[in-house]
Amino acid sequence: MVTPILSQRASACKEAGPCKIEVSQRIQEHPMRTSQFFFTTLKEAPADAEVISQKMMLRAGYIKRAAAGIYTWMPLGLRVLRKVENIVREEMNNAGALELLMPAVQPFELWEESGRGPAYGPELLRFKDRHQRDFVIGPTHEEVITDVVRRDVKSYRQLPIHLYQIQSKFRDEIRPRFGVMRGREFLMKDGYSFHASFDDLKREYSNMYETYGRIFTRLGLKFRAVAADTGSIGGTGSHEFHVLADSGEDDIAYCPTSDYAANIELAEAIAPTTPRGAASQALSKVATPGKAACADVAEFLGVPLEKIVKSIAVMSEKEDGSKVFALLLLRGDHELNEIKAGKIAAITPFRFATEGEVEEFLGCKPGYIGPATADRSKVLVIADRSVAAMSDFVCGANEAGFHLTGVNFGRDVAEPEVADLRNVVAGDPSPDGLGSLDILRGIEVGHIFQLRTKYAEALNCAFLDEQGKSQIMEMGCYGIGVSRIVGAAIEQGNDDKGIILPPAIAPFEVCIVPMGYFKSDAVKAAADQLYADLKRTGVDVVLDDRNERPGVMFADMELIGIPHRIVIGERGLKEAQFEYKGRTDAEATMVAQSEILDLIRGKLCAG
RNA sequence: CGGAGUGUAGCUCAGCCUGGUAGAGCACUGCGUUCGGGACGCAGGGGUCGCAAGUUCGAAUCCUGUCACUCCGACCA
Repeated sequence: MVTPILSQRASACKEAGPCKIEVSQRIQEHPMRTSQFFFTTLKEAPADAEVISQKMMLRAGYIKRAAAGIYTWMPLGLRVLRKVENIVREEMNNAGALELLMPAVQPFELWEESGRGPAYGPELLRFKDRHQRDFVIGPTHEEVITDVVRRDVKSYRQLPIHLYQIQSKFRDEIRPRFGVMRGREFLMKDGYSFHASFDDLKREYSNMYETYGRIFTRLGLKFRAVAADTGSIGGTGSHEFHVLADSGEDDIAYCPTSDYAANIELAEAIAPTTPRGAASQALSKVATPGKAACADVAEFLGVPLEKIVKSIAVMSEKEDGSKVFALLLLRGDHELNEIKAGKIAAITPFRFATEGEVEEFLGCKPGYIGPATADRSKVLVIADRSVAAMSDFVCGANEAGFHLTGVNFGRDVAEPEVADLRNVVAGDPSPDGLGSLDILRGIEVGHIFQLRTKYAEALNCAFLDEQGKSQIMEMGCYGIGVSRIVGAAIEQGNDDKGIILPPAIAPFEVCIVPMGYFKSDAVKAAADQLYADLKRTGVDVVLDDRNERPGVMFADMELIGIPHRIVIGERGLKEAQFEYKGRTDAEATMVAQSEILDLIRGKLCAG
């Protein structure tokens, strides 16, 4: 049990007295000695492990793979998972949310009722029971919770209510990868709040925003809250919480000199402040044989990439059967943001045009297409804001092997529609006008949404207000990827020796490594005594009492990520000294035996 | 879904082309030496070579099928 140890921390630090919480000796004693604990470390990670956290977790014996994206949490890894879970639980409780546990298996009817069944697609794992009734393994629980609440909550007097659970979920990902960071089965904290008014939802949303900040701070992780796209789940306001790590899957645009932070999918690229320059070059057609890519053209012509306009051909097939062919214009060094493009009404929904369609509308194969000679009665031209401010630029001539130079809007090309089409890049001005943007990589570990009435309406989750009138409830939903946090923490903390975890979530806080436990009575006595003393004061300590060579013990304790190490050897004992080394310290330091408890307490209380 | 690749001991991999009694390192067991940075010696245990059918006197090896796993993948003009 990990809970008592964590909750003991405060009292243990204040009064170094005996532990006041009774715990089973067997549970407490046995697993805290490596000889009694079940853990297996590997020198080499399995070949199919891709990312560092996955390799480390497998090598350290935190997890074992059972199938693609499905893992067993071994005792050592489970300690970490439980510590994360308990911090999340404590902070949720402190914030006024109530824990419940919903079933992993859900009747499919609820998904039909919300209309999300078909939309969720093959990621939703379905099966039939023996009576041929349809069930799903829950990838999320909006339907179930809304069903629970609509049955029992009838009055505004019962609102607001915030219920959460920490439960295994299953999403049948097309390509599960990165170990527990993108598994199919994973542990998630999901909370749902119900309100009588939008204002009250906003209040709780803000409460959760603060709570999430406290959770990730307590976990000891570097993180950032960012404004997010609401995506398929729907709703209005939304923030993601990202653990910062170079290996993250998401790009976050943030402003170091202000509060601005947004997922790159959402971050606005504001229009250049400098107006378009006057045309100074004559339009001319130049041969660029074999130079289809922007970078090649720029190099071939000896012009900067920023003077090239690339044209991306897209096709939009409307529900009424009509088709729109469009060219999206971007500066050569910019990237299309498909989320932004997808929001432009004229081309919603869009897909990239096929080679055949490009030829049909432009009379030219891809590689040399451009807006200048396009028939604007058939081709919609939408320019990114940065392109709209360009003059004397280069673009494809709609003739294989040729580009145009000195192209100018107004003179050579009709003015285009203008939109924000691109991903922001480092150095772009921040949309709040308070500095310039930088890009960071992040791993999404939390997400909060204002769902509003989307599910409540579909499932008719209503209450009677003060006037006795029936109203649909306002909903918020708040998720934290508990198992993903373990992976993310290791992505953030590791070195060539292994895992480096913040003490709050490390499998053990302190390890005692005796030199010659079975050879020297003095060492054994000192190690046992220190172990008992630390244990008594509530420290989560493990004693490495395996009859292993020192190198093996050091390597293992470092690999599994224990933040503090105390080495006890005859050499030091003669001077009444132990050796202390923090996991990330360069050198060990000698500490008087009599001061070791205070030292450890100090380190742990400091975080 | 399309393309590519890989399945041999718990882990990393060799053997396959050129068919002939299944190998190495790590891990594991026993004994001995050693032991303050992943020790060494000796002796062991462990694999129906993913599965199925086929060719052959004989298949890990060749053929076919199948399953599993991994990687890549629209466009970026």
